[in-house]
Amino acid sequence: MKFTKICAPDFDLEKTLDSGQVFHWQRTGNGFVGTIGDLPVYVDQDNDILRAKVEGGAPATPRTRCATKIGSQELAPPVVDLVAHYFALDHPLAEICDSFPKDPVMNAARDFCRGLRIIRQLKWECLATFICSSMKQVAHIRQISLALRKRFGDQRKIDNYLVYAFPSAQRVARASEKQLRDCKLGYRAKNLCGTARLVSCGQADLEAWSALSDDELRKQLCALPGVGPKIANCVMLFAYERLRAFPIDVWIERVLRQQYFSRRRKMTAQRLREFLERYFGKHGGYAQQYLFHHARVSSRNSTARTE
DNA sequence: CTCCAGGGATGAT
DNA sequence: ATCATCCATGGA
Repeated sequence: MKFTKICAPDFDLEKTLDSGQVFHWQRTGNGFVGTIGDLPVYVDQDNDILRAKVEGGAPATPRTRCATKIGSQELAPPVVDLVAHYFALDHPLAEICDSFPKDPVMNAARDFCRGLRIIRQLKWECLATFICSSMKQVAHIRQISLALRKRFGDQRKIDNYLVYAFPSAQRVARASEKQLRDCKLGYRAKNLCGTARLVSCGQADLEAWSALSDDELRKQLCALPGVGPKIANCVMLFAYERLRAFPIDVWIERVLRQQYFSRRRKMTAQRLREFLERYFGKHGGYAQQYLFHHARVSSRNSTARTE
């Protein structure tokens, strides 16, 4: 199979896939292998050109199998549309970055993260993965994601690599708590199973929630077991394209308190949220992701490590 | 060995 | 409304 070439200016594939927003892409020499929905994908980058291969995703595929969930059409979309949509190549990145506040901390993060995009993840996959993320390092979230995929997901092949689709809510709901704990979920197993049941029975209609306002969507997400404000904001940002949503984790809180409030003794969570909303504005989620990635990689480099 | 990680649920002030 | 504690697991 030959590559599909996609023009992708102002995009950094490696930064995007290694910034802690998505956890299942695996490096292979020059590029990455993973899945978009149920489809196995290889992708690499040469300057402004993205080269992609999608097994079973060619437009000429007869209409029997591998219909993707993107847009819920029966026919698989052309590779270029699938990949460009997933990586959000249509986001006006220059405009987004220009909307960030102009302070030294944000300037450094914006410069460091050039080309990093907030991708469009599938809703259930994103929600389930972030339920597994609480009090876990990125490396371990990757392990959990892979374990769940290998244990319950459909196996696919791309070149000579094996990749695994993320299991459906129905499949996870059928799993026992012990099976989930075997995937190293710990106390998160019960939350994942509980949410999977609500999604699979239709009581939580993730697709229909796209029509809700930010506040209503956050409220619905927070009603799910294992989902609080932080994970709800992650899902809103990474799967519902709510670019204003600003997840506050230990990294971001550290950055904010040290860089923006080093003077102030008392900064309640309530006042912090008000500040974020006003200061970072309508693309606050992008700003947050840039601050997060910059802080994390800086820390990684300062603790001199050899791979 | 200890410390900590893209937190949330619960119960006590 | 804010705060303390517990929840499993593995990388550093």
